[in-house]
Amino acid sequence: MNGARVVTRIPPSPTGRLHIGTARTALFNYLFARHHGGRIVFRSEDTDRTRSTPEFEQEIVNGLRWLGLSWDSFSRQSENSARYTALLAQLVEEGKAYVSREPAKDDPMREVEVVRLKNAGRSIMFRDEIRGDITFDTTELGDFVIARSRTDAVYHFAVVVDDLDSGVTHVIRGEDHISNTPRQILIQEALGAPRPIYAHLPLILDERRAKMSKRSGYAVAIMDYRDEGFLPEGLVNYLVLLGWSPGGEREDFSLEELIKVFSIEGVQKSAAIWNREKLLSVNQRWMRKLSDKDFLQQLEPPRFKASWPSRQLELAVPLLKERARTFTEAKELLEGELRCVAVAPELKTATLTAKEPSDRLGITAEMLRAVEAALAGLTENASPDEVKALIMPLADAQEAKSKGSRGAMLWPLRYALSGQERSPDPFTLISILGTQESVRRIQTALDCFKS
RNA sequence: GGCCCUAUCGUCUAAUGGUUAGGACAGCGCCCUCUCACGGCGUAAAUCGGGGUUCGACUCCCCGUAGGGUCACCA
Repeated sequence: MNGARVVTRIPPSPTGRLHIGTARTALFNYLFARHHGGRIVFRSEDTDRTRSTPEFEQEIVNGLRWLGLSWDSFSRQSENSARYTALLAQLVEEGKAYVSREPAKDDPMREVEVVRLKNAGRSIMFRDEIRGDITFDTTELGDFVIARSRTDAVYHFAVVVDDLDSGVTHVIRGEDHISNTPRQILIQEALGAPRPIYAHLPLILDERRAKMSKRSGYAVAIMDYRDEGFLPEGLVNYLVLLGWSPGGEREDFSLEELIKVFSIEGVQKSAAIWNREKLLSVNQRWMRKLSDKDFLQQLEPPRFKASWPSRQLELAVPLLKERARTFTEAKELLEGELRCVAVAPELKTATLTAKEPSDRLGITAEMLRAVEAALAGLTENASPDEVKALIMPLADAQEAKSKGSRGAMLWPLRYALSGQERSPDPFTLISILGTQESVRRIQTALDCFKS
């Protein structure tokens, strides 16, 4: 970048929760600056005193940090008003702006003093790094307001002053700011400030192609995704792919890797539509990269400790990695489909003999006894493969003998162990439950035939 | 409506004048298999329309059309 040091900014307004779009814009600013060894300034744009709150500011900071982002300086516009006031006065003195007495916008009976910038109405052209040259006719802007009073700067003015003071070189922001740019350039020129390089990011739309908002039906607050059990790595990875492409076919990137490969060249021009399914899929890939230990930690173990023997919870992790796309889904699995690992099931005889409805020749019980006998020779902590090596031959023998299928044996076995029509396979189940518990459950199933 | 931006499979995107237009998610089919899930293989699916420029357009230009953004003393 011409050898000059890059300075980008993350300027959220603390008037709401941390929005997906805000996070993505922050991410792009972060990646661009870090890629170029530059600085990032975080600026809380809290000039709207009535809507801004410390709580929102805190959530935004926490959320961005949770995603893994960082910055090199922090400031609040509310603490910089003396600077705006001074520059406002300077512009008025230089004749570039003037104080105007006029009826208040919200109450026409009251008269107020606002500061307006003198605007010659020239045509303004600026270069956008993503879209190329953009031209605006500024006459329709008129002498626009830059301060609500001599001391109360409006957003556009504060932004230009802060960008100037912190030496911002690159303004990377949402496409919705394109039309704000000419007015900010006009202020820059009045102030004699250098013009930063602009890059306007495409917007994120919902499936109705409208700007993402709460009414889109999707969560738009980053923290809601965290609470739902998404990984920051997954969110970052999905967010960066929405509107940016590395060029090749690789899709999974960590934050560190993104810093290396990120380039403004890869940023898309057109808006992207939010796709939760894809997010889920990307997130699952990151969940699978976790070690079993880390995975377990994300599950808030305290909640499961009581009903889940820790050994079995640990052994269930691979099953969770296979099925869950978020940690909320993982918990649902533990309470539903995988609950049988921790709690012995209640069995229905009809389901037990589902593959042999009339229990032809009374073989179901016979087969279960055969498995029970075989299990006696197995060590307590056998692996799924060992269990399979032991039992599969029995199932095959049964298949040949009764001209049924292996299911004739495997179905009742799996059901005896799980009590569910859908569950992990019986070998894995026996491996996790242990030989003793497995035998107990088989005996319980056998009892069904006594009555 | 004015102004501005945008336009490749349903979605995210690759291909920056020459490719059988590639990948991922979702879909569908097959395989694996007692079920579920995973996995493997395969399949369907796109260059918005019309004009140019060019030997040759997804790619460059113009016009339409469509979508989006923005028109505050909110940021």
